[in-house]
Amino acid sequence: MASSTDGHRGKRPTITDIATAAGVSRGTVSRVLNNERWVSESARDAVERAIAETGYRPSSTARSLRGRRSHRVAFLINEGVDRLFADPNFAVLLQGISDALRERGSSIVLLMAGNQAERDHAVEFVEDGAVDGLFVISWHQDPEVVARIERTGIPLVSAGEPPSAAEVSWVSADDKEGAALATRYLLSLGRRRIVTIAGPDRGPSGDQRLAGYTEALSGEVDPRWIEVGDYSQASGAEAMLALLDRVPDLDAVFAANDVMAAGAIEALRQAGRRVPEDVAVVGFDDSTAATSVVPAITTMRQHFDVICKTAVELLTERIDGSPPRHVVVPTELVIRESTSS
Amino acid sequence: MASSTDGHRGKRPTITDIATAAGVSRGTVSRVLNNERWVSESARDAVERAIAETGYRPSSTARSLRGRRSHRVAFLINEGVDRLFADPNFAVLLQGISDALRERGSSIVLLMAGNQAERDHAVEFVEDGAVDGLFVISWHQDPEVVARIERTGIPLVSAGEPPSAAEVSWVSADDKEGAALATRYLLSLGRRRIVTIAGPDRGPSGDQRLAGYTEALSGEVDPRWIEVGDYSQASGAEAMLALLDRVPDLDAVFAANDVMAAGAIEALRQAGRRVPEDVAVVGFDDSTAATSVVPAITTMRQHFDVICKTAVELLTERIDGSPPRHVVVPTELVIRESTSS
DNA sequence: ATCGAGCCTGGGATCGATCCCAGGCTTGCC
DNA sequence: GGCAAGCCTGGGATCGATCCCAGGCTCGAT
Repeated sequence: MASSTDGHRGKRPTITDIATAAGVSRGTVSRVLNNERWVSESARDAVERAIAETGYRPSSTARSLRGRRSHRVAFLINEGVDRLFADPNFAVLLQGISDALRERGSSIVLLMAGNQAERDHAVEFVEDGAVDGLFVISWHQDPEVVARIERTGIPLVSAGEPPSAAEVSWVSADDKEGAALATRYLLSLGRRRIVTIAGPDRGPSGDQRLAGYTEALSGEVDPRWIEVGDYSQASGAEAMLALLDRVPDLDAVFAANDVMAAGAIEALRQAGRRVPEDVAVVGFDDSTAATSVVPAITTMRQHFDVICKTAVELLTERIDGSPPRHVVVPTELVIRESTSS
Repeated sequence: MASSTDGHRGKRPTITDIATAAGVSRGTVSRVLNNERWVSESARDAVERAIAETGYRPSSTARSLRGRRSHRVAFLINEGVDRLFADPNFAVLLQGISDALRERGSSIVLLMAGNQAERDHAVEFVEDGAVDGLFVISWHQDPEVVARIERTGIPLVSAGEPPSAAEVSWVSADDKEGAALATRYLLSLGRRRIVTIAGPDRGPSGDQRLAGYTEALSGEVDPRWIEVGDYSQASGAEAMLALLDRVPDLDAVFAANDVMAAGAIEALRQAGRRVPEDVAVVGFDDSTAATSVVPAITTMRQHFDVICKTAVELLTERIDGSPPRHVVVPTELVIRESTSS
């Protein structure tokens, strides 16, 4: 009855308090808590009643100290939060990984590393053993931080192929094959002058998507058919205008993400080209941007649910001592109005 | 020299290892680590050398257990990550609070509470004593979770006035006075038919901003001058169209946030009204949306740096045992092109 | 009746830090 | 010389859980 005040004033109950209240030893309480064998019905009942009465919960800190596992995992964020949040894929990854981790009983610590002070703090945090492992999103990776973290020996898993040759596990969508599929699909529609709006030069997935596009066109691509964007809608529109200028008779565009595809559609409309009649457009990601535009964008879907589950599996493996490995998840063509009317 | 392999294979050094290496006792090492008095030069030197050689870092877990402080703070997120990230203020708050916390030596745990499974997990996490306190953003508050967390006795600070009469500390911009200032400024420009696009009914800051607007107009506002939006750009545009329809001769708009103001400007342009010549527009927040539009939007700046620092102070106080209190931070008028040419 | 195997329990040791007290050593002052 | 005060150090106790071993008990087989 005094529980509401107890919670505030008095101390939190410990395992010893429960043992006393239930008339058993700490060992027995621990066995009940962890669902181990060799506990009698009566002892289990008494312990469970004591737990219910006191509202006891084991201290996660004490557990971590004894068990050498913090049950915490960090999400390393390598740039200003504002820019990151603008990326629709980030929210999906964060949510998906959080869900998968919850089932495993771990929680997420946000580690910002957008400036030097943050980076130093992040590395110290990891060195202090505050987390069991961490996730990094490849397209924002900062090689310095990653190197410093690797040196601590704490496992790191990358979502997307890491730019460095680091010995880390990673999981990624099959960017190259996805881009090739998208391009081949445009070819199958009879389009022949297929230009592309590529991602920024350095990004690994950007390079892969460009490679897939080139491969599908048998490697013979006029460099004037390629324009580089930065994944933003404005850059997609700009790139489209440049391409229209250089290749007036183009009949299809493959954009390295949906947001740029949306920008391209906007530019095409302003230039008086109809989508899909005059120009077919394919994006990548199947993000919310793909369906919030008219016409809805045909795109390569990344199976983020699989990617997230895999990322968590890979990290769990490494925490348990397995060597790093990587997984490539196939993408899927989703046909919408921007390619077929 | 073997440090790279040591980090991986061998155990992490403990305070006892350092004590042995430096030829002193654990107590002395601890004193050096915590910069306490009564350590001789020579002892300090020896310890520091041993620390540098081994790369020793104290275990944060052991510290937490003994010190009864986790040095961790949670950020409670009461809805789908995707919707939250769309809010430009959220990124600013997260970044600002993270900066302020870093100086205090604490780190941020992300606690998603978008669905029931997440909510349960979040409450258990807090009950386990995994964090010293938490932040919640008022406009996304879920009373159930907040109540359950309050019951644990762990301090909670709200950014924005909480909807419930809960006994929590909070910090907020002065929404009411800010809105009144904005409206009075429009009056000072000679505008007389000033309509408003208000925030959603329930939100506390939305209500306050509407109240300030009404107050500045001496309380006599034709209900047809008020239209409610949901803080999105689309809703701003829609609301503007409705207002134009009902009040064709309006000459100014006060929108409860910048994003809706941007939507309003878009709608005004399409309706053939010039901004600011025909209609002056004022927003709220001074978010990135205010300057990424043409014309740039006159707005009420929220001093997020102050708000964030205050939020961290309030939480620190409560963790140290002080009673809850609240702070209201004044806003500032920022004049841009949407009201003066 | 004796023995062994399986069931159940208690409690000491442990994880890695901090707290704190006792005690040795200097120094200064009467 | 004696004594108090201040400086420095060591190490036992502690935080709250888990691990693990010893030991008691029950039951069935010989």
